[in-house]
Amino acid sequence: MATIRDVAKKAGVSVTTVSRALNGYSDVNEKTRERIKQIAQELSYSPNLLARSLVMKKTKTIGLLVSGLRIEGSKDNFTFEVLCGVNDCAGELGYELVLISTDSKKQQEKTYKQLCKERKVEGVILQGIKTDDPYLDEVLNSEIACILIDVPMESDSVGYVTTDNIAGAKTAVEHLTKLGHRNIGMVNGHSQAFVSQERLEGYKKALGKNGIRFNENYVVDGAFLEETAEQVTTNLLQKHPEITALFCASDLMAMGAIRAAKQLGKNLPDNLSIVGFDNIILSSYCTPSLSTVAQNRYQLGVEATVLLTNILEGKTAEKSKVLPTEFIKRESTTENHG
Amino acid sequence: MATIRDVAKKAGVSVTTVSRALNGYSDVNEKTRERIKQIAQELSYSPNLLARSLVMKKTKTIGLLVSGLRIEGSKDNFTFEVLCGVNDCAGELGYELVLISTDSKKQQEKTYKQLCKERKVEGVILQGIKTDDPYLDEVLNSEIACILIDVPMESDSVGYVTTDNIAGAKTAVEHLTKLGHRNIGMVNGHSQAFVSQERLEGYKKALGKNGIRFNENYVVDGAFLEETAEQVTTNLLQKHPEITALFCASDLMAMGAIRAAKQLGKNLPDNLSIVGFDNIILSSYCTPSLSTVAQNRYQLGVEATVLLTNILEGKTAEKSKVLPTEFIKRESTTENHG
DNA sequence: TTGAAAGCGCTAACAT
DNA sequence: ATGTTAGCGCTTTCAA
Repeated sequence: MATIRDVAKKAGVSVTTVSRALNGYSDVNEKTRERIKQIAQELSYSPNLLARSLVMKKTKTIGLLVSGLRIEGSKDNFTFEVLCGVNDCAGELGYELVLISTDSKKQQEKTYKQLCKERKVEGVILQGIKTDDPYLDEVLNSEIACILIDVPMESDSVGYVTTDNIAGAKTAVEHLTKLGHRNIGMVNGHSQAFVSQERLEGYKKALGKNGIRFNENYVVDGAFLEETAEQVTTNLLQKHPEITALFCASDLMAMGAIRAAKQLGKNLPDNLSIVGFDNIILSSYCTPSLSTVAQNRYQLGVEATVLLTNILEGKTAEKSKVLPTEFIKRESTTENHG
Repeated sequence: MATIRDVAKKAGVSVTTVSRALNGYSDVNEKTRERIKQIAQELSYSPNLLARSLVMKKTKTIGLLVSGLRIEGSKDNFTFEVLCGVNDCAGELGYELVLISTDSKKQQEKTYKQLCKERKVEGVILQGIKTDDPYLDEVLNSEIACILIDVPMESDSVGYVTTDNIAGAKTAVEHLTKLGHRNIGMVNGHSQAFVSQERLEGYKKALGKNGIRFNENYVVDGAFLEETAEQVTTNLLQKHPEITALFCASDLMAMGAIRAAKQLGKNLPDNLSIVGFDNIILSSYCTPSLSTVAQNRYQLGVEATVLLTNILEGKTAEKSKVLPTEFIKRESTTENHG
């Protein structure tokens, strides 16, 4: 591989001049620049980014730190779609992307700082972290630029992007109240997830606004897992046969709820209306297809990248962004037939 | 950030000694080593991998080069699951992973070599490349270590992993013949894809083995797209109403085929049996659920990483691997009721 | 407009 | 067992 010295030698100039010529500095003769460019091309020279980064102390690299990158993520594609957004946007803004994945095991060995410093990322986008994760404190107390996905916390160097979960949940539940449902259960994720807290709040708000008393027995946690959701839904529906509609905090859990309801001999949607959250691909293919609250995961990745690079480049801009949701009506909801 | 010099100074030794101590060389006093380790910890020193790589000319980094990383990939999750496999395996083997994505636009600007050299990856796993992609020649003629996914080509520095598409397709079609089907159509991908060529071969073999003449009019290309598959399937079934079963080269296309058949008023699976390929998540959720040939995409990523690191570490091992498939019977296939 | 020299943080001969 | 020195490929003062 040709180095800057090879180019310099062949061009009969110093490496300094080559560096300046190739990096577009103005204080270099245009003729020299052209000659150098020509020669660089001939030698198919491309700069060693390692060396450059070492001296400039800039890597133009951001990390996508995923806590729990697992194949199970295929089902909702959250990580993948965020990744696509980050990747596209980073590429456009001239940043490299490195993927850093951790799990609780790895976290024992390496601190958040180490993970980031070692790989020389200038900033990091953090996905999949829970509110009780020890990393979270580290993140907030570190000077490393970071954008959190779905964890609304800020500091000097930390911002976040998330979806308007409260409004989304509220819309979903109000869709059900408009259909005449009064006994509306909720299958939530888990209390360590901010999105769960927010979706619960939206649920409560919608009830309140429609004069329905909140009944804590109507809310169960499905751990964001299909199987768990199936079990807890079965229990919920058995204990409370008066429930005519269900709001699930994720589509995947809604799949579990659908199975549970079918298993109990319920006719969907006539005996039970179900609304999900996410608009994952499955939701339009399952039977009945799922009414849901769509969130734009790709855009989440894009916005995270924009916010992060803003911080990195010292732009004084908002450090957080909340994306809107869109309600999508499909077959799984219908009027309350009592 | 503390450097090796800070540690050396505080420990009252030379940087060389620190380097040796921390990298586990034997020619260093155990007491000194312990003291240095202690101090490194105190200063929360972690080595600058950039500097190390620069001098060692080793980055311990592999690239996953994805041609066409797009959100549409969510539907089959191929890329994501391969990524998970690569990521897990690379982590285990002590390699960093950088994601490199290209598209035809980008390929105009940068050659394959440039892309790899610039990012200083030691080797690369290439996913999503077509047989008519100009990169392919570059790859084969370059000295960069590379594992191709689903493109069976080898050279000194190039190997591949793929699934046994021929056997998989053969099994799928024989499943249909066993059910009494004789007029079996095929919805293939496109001729630039190796997997398509192989799945077609498997289809032909199964027919031949069962004494069924190959009819080229029974084979159409659906471009691996759901919509295209729907269109071509509609045409195929209209022109050849005698067809009682369909083998689709991907589950996604099978989804399109299912829609086409339903649209034509066919009762599934009684009027038409459909087999897919891939075992994507959707295939177990759609109606009717899809009989299909499962391929292990995660394992594809794992094996690719193993093969690549073998090459990088100079191990003399096989440079290719073909993974088996598994046939999965679901609701979309049944006996030929003629 | 150009070049010489220093140095980014690290490893690796080659001493000692 | 430890230190000295050189150098990886690049950018950036400072001088000319």
